[in-house]
Amino acid sequence: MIPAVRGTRDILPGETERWAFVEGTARRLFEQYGYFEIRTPIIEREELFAKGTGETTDIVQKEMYSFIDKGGERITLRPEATPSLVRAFVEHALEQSMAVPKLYTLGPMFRYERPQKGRYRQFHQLDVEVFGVKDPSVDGEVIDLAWALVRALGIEHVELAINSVGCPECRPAFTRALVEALGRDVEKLCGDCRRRAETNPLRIFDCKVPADQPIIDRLPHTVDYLCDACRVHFDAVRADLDVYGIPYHVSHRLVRGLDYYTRTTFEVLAGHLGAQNAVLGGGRYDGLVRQLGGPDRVGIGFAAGIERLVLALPAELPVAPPVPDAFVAALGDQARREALALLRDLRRAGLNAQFDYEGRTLKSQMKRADRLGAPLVLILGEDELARGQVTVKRMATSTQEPVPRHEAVALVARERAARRAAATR
RNA sequence: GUGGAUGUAGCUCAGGCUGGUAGAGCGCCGGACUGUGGCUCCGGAAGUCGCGGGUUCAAAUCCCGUCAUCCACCCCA
Repeated sequence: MIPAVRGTRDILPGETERWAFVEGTARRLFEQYGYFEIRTPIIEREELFAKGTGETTDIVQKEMYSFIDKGGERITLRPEATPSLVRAFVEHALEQSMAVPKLYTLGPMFRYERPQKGRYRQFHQLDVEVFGVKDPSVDGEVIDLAWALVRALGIEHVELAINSVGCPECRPAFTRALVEALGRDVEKLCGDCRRRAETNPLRIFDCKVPADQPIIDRLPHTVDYLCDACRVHFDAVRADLDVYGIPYHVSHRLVRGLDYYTRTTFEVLAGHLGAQNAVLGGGRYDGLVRQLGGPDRVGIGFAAGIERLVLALPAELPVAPPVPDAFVAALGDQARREALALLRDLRRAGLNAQFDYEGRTLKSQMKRADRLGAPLVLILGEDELARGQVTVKRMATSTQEPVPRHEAVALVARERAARRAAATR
């Protein structure tokens, strides 16, 4: 046997129904909020992520699946969607053709990490981005959409954390204050933090090493160093969240691991997911479009992990595998031919009809019908054939009756309509 | 990349310490019911004991290596 590649997995029947529920719910919601679907390639030029996601991030430094193709091009399997959408936005001048460039996409992402529950090397994200809107009300809408998604999926025990990481105007002053406040304590921090103090001091807040915590707790907060514009923006976002009635808390340690974020950042965390408890995260990236060679346009968005959303789904969520409207059972070669014709007629009429290919005993055909959950079994044997009838057995009540062959399809259709009506009541 | 736990039938797991060549439940197939499911009873098929090497007369069991999964770190969705 040749097993699946480490960190990848098959999503099997029984699970795919939950995936379809998550994806379907998300699509409906995104479109309700005015987003349009876009699909971008899974492979991109390596430099898109080096410049976009950021050279100092762990993603770029050690987690990318990169290779050189036969033409000598440096190619990367996308580790996240945002840079690709920014590229597409710029490449196709989407701001010209769309009233408001509000885009969503979904699909596989790739990161070379040590696999764990809720963390795979090929994983899947739902992703939403809005371009060109500076007004803080779009931040509120995007966060509302994120929250609405989690709510629509019925996921419990979630919390929303938000923060503002400032902009190029106020970031330098904050970074200076941070390094100053750190002072000689830098020496006492873990290796990662000492490195971060040099490359990206903001990310020290991500540290979870217990010994570092007392020092980090004493550090200044981004929100206390925002410039006037960022301050006003953040206050407006918070006011909007109050209007929407979305509960949240400000986490001054929410700085996120991607370099491009400015101003608003947010995350949705779910309990009972173990260590990989971030189901959704995002924020504003006002310099990214320009950074990637586009016009000076702002942006904001979020990504949600489909695996994690599926994991966080309520256990009792009803999943409905496709159920046949009828099962056709045949006895003998003559009847078998007529059974195929009946199967054809049922299917031409748009009904879900199943059959036992191997022509086994009636008993085993009944058993199969039962396993498939068919409410009706249409039995065709020599007797029925001679009389131009089929025997219709209702599985739920174990009752059966002869029906003229030419009325069988209409009967199955009527029964299905009645079941549907009962189900929606 | 670091630390720990675990890999035995399709699934969930026993056996492993105290080596003697593999078991249960569920599922699957068949029979009791010569043309009728779900319950019951009876029978059957199915396993390179993750993989490779070593020790031994003999290894699922002991030793080494390796791969995978899970948990935590890390990172993030």
